[in-house]
Amino acid sequence: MENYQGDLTDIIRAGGRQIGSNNSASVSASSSSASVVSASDHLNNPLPTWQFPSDPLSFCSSIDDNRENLFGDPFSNTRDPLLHELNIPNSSGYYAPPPLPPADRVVDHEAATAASNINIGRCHHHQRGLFHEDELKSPCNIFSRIQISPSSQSPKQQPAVSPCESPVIAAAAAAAASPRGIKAPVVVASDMINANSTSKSCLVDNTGPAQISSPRNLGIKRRKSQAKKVVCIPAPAAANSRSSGEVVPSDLWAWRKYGQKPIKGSPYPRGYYRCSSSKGCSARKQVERSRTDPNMLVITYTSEHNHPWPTQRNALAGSTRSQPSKANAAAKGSVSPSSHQPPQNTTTNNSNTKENVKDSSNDTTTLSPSNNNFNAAPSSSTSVKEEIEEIEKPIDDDQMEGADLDEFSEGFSNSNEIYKPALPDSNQSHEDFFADLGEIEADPLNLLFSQGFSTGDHENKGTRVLDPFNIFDWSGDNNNNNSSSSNTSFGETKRGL
DNA sequence: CGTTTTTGACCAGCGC
DNA sequence: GCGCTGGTCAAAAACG
Repeated sequence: MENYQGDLTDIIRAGGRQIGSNNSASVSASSSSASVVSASDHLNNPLPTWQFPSDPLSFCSSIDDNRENLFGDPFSNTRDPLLHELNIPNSSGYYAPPPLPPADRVVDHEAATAASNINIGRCHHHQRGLFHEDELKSPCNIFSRIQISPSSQSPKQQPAVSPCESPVIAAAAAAAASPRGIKAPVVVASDMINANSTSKSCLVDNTGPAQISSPRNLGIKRRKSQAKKVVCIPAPAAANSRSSGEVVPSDLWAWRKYGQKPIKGSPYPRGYYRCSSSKGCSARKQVERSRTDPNMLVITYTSEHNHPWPTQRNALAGSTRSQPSKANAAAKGSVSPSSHQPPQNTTTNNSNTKENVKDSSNDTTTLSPSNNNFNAAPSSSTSVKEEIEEIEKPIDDDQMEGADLDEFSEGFSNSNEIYKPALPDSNQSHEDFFADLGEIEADPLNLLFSQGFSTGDHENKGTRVLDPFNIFDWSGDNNNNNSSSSNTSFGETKRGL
């Protein structure tokens, strides 16, 4: 059991590590190169920065406007942060148009793919953050891809297990998911997903009726109507993160683990999380490691959040546990995952860290507002699939692509900027990195907004704060930045809500 | 004190 | 109808 569990943080880290270190095969490879990208490069990045709406809510709303709430919840519109980042449609399956499409965004499929490919991170290869498929192929791209698989695809074809076949994807997902803020530009157009899904993309099967149907499904069935979103993120080796070892990607949302069960097909247990940001929130997510690729985490989101993004995270208290192992290592030292997130706001507390860590892992998918930040984690590529069981595909491919692309492109651009040159210090402990993330995560929103993503600013380079990626602090420097800000915000408040 | 994690048990759906 | 599997609940423990 222990092994199985991974901490979200781990995931995040994993992203980082993988990238940097080599953890997952796919990821790892890239990792070596990770350092390649220099911060300057990012800065240089021509890509326009994508900006987030001042209000997350509004942001969401805008998105939602187009679509109805399946759930009827006012907030249902609210996407998961991860999803936002990923550009993935709401769990409901509604696709929200990208908030701001910069002119630069890539609209074309290619672009989309590219976007999908985008690595937020760390692919060092890609100085700019945008990656091409080719790149994707390269291990580096882990973060780059997020795939969304519409339920449309035959789930059967893809075994649930495999959700993430390619670590790369997972990574991407992770990236997206992870650090809240970190946006993984990864979103991939459904098309792309489909195409790729087979091979590399994470296959998330969750769509498989079985899962949904399960247990007490009262809840579940209820959920069925809702859509499930599956995200593959590169899981860190887990190892370490928690005592249990699971890693959960953090996202803006605060998640509370309410259960864990071994899954028969897989050696890895599945963790059940529910949104703790608000009591009434029915949002849940399941985190498990891909059977095929232990390195990959498969996060399944069900239900949507009834509430706006948590301005603050809850979490203070209990969260720690999970961290201990990690926490110690990473968290305290650097602060946890927050670092990934936007440095500015980052005020996340250490406590946040915990959550962040976890969340990040879980959320992987969920990246929320922070996502916007593009903090996306470094994680390489994320693959997200949405499965909408009952709901028919809400999203138009076109929209998806466009939106996704937009975000991606933008995101990437941002991401690029954000990213500092990659974990420059691959050496540095990923832990630190994560720790930082933790802080950042805490305030993903703040960071996002506050930062303002001035991607373009080269100057910013110098100032990591500015860089969304700073959040991640690949280098670890971020911590400082974050730390400053970090304290401020969310950390304290457990729940904003 | 508040929150989370962990763990065991219960319940429900599905397949045989 | 039985067994298996999966999801959720609840109690205890731990952490900040």
